[in-house]
Amino acid sequence: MAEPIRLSKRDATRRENEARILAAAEKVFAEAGFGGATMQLIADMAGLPKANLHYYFATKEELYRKVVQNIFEIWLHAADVFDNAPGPVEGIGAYIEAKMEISRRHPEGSKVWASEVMHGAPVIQDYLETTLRDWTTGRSRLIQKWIDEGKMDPIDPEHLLYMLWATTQHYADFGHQIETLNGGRKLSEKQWKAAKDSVRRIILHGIGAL
Amino acid sequence: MAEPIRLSKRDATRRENEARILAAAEKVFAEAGFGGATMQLIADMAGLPKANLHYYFATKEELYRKVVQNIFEIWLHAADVFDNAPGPVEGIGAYIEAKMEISRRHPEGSKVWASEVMHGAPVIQDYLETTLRDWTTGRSRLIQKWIDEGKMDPIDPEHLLYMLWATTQHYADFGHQIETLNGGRKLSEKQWKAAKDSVRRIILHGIGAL
DNA sequence: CCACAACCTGACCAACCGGTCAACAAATTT
DNA sequence: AAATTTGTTGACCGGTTGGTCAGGTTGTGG
Repeated sequence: MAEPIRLSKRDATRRENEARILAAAEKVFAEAGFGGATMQLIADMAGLPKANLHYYFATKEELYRKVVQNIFEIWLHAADVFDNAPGPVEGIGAYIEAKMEISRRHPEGSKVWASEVMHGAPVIQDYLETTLRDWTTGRSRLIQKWIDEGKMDPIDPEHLLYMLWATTQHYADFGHQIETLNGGRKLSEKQWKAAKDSVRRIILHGIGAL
Repeated sequence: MAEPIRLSKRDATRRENEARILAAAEKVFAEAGFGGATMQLIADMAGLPKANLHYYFATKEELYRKVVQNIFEIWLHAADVFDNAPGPVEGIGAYIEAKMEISRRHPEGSKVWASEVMHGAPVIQDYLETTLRDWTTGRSRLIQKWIDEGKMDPIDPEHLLYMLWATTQHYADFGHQIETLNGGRKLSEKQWKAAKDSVRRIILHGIGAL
């Protein structure tokens, strides 16, 4: 118990404050969009005076950019399960599972990302053109390999990826609509399982991998 | 050529101005979100002084509400092809075709709708609870009928509907991301056809209807 | 314990926003 | 063609926003 972590009091509070601000910002940006969000509201939700926000993040854009970057990191990590899979059933199946879980656990982040892209990706255009493009071509090649090996039907890999993104993110981005159609109640554990199974089954069956 | 339409000059300009304002508003709301949109920008894009906007639409909310309602109408009409179909291949196939075409022709409207729902549907919550809920339960029953008749596999109808919405709308809402991954170019005629075919094939095959 | 750096914050400001209004122009009715 | 309704607009306003800053507090290294 002597040295749990080597952190001065300064570094500790700095980390905690930054984390609180980022968490509050993610929620506010998700609920109101970039234009509708206010630094004051983020400050209140983080329990800090507004001026303190500007000490850690100079501008609203800088704070927003950090939020979007954090989300992008999470998404990229979700793709780890894709690689090293022997075939589409394992790879795509695990990817669906991972992304559905993200939609469930981080719906705010997903909404911020969706909002950013929908508005023309004003702050993360470079990420789309570099990291995301590389990621996409890499997975496309992997899918094409599975096709060549006869493990699934010949499907356009890019459109398949779009379909994976669309279906999984839908449960976060349109969660409110789904809840409303569900009688105003959040999806239960059983319903989430049914959602995952439906998506998994239709897609894997749809590409001839089952 | 005597009496093409019975419209006084007043009614004519009124219609044209309202149409121009609504078109400009749809574009601005789609690009900036409700909070980020400004009446001044909408006015400039419509080629009218800002005060004139407030003559036709008292408040920003009222204008926004009209835009969202217009989109909702278009979407409901797209469902006409769903009914009176003998089976899922025709019904769902035609619905995918119709919704993909909407994503292509009215991407701004789709984005406004997505943004509205993502932010908790503050102005069209009642539509979700009435019209959309009725629509959904009706189509769910139709799908269930097809299942009972052995025309497709036993899939949860609601999750299938979510999948249809997600995949088709994705091409509008995330059009910018798709374009970026496409080398910054809009999807060509051929690529749109490939997109439609991919979605149609995977889903219809995925539910055991092909 | 001291000097310096990092951190905190109430008060403030210029810019911008949605919305108003009075004065005016144009169409329609009588 | 006068009277009336409908449409048009520049100028304006209170309120809010992102951002600043001076002055104070707290932690840290020597």
